Amino acid sequence: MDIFIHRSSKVFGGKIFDGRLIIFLRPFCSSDSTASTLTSHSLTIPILKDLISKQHWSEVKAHLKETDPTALLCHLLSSKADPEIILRYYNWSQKELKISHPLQLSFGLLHSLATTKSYSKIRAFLHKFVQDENLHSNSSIFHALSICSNKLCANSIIADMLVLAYVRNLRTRLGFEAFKRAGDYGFRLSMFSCNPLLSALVKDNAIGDVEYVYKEMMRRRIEPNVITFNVVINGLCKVGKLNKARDVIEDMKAWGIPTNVVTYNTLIDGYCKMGRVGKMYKADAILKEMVANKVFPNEVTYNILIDGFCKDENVSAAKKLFEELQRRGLKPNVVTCNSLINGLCCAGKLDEAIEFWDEMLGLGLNRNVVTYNVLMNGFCQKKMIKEARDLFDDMRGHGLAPNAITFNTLIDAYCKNGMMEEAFVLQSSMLEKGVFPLASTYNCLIGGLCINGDIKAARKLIFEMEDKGLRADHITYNILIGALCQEGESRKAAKLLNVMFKVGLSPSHVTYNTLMDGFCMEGNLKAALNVRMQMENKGRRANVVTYNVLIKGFCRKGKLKDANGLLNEMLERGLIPNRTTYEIVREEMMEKGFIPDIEGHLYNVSISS
DNA sequence: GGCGATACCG
Repeated sequence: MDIFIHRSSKVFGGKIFDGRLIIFLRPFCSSDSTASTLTSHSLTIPILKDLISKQHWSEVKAHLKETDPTALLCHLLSSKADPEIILRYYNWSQKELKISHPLQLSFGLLHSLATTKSYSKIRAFLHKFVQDENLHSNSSIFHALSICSNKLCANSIIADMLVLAYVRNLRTRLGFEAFKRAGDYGFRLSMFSCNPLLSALVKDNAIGDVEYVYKEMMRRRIEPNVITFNVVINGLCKVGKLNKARDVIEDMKAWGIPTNVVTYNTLIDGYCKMGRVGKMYKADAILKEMVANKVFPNEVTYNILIDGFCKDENVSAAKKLFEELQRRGLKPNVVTCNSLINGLCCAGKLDEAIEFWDEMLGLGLNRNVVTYNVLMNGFCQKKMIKEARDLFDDMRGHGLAPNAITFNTLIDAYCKNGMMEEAFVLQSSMLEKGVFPLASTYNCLIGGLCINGDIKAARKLIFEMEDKGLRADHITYNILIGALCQEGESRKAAKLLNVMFKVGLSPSHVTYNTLMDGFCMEGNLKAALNVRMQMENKGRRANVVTYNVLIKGFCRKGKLKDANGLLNEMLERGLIPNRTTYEIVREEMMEKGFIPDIEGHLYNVSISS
């Protein structure tokens, strides 16, 4: 890189001319001193380089009495000094002289480091650079980068490292913005920045941006690898776009990149977590597909399926898989056991859960915090608070520290069993145990107060949590909305929905369903249907609970034909009626002599559960 | 740089 310094001025800009960067300098205070400074510079530059390389900073400082530190940086850059020496000077002058050099020079330095392939130095530089509170905008950064050099290759490498630095420092939005700018400038990024960017966007649930980056990568011919595709598939699965996820697998084939076990595991998990008809059947189909493609299931595959069957209230299928896993020479791990113990607890089979808890050690597996949490929760579900507390007290002796979820589990149990005092005592003991209470911790307490009908105290607790810097979340609102509905104050509850929008919270299915239930209980079907419309306008499709709530509401009003229509509609939409649906139909329709069209289907539901 | 388990709301 060639840098021309316009004589007798301080830096205020730069320009590429004839492939060389010209830095314009602002005039010094007096033109006389300027002339002498520059003369002395040309004489002292070699001396200064030497002083810098030896880190004789006090002598460097003495020289800088007559010279502007930024002008010296310019000279070092234009004299093609060793990039290491320039970097050393740059860092020292920023730290000791509190100088903030112009962006162009910072990127000039990076370009000079690029010429010697000192990439780790560039990475480290950018890592610190993006942590700056007064970070420059991406628009000025890219402008500076582009005017420093027209070497596309070096610019691309620096831009790539910049994106990565943003992502590593959790500044995902800026990383995404830089990704877009890099495209505008024609800089070619690589999977080394794009994969972490995609991964961070998935974690932020910004799936629209994930799809954008993915499409752009294809358009810009940024070479992807199997991880690129796996991350995108995971993002799409998280928001239920399973068909799109399958399309990505087709893209992989087009790129000639083979799928691997993670690809299939991700997709299987996507199906397991999606509540549609025959989801486990579909998950199983993918398992067969992967084997047909010579990709063999590993422990994680089994863990995903075991958890899926447990959540599908089919623990016996989960247990069979547990046996199969071992038959295939694979070893269950702590996650496998945690899923099974949790599944057994949820199915009310506490005895079997405890049996399994004992067997774990025989398998050579150590329990972790989650193991404790799930069994504690199992005890709590059976109102065995004492046993849950014993487990809690037992943890430390086994070298395990309770986490926020451990506390939440026990606090919630206290709240639900009329032991508010114990709940508050436990909550206030959290900090001294080094665990920060979360919004969810307060949610447990708020729920407890609401059960006692003390909505006033609940609202007061919200102020307390916000004082501690914890924001009420959508669950907090769900609890309050539910409590108001219970008291026959659905109108007031509906107002909270608007409050949620105002504070930037997005109501969930539970929020809408709770409110609909409130209106249904008051016999206000019109208001309930209105809530459903609001919900679907927000892009949330009715789920099984929505239908259950509405069907029950219509039945109670004697509108059995309308209820029957809703039953048909839910099936058409691919939703699985559950045990609650069956109970509603039996109690509210069949006992009154009305046989719904989907009776046979419901019969299957009733015998399987 | 990618996949799996737990609590608070219907």
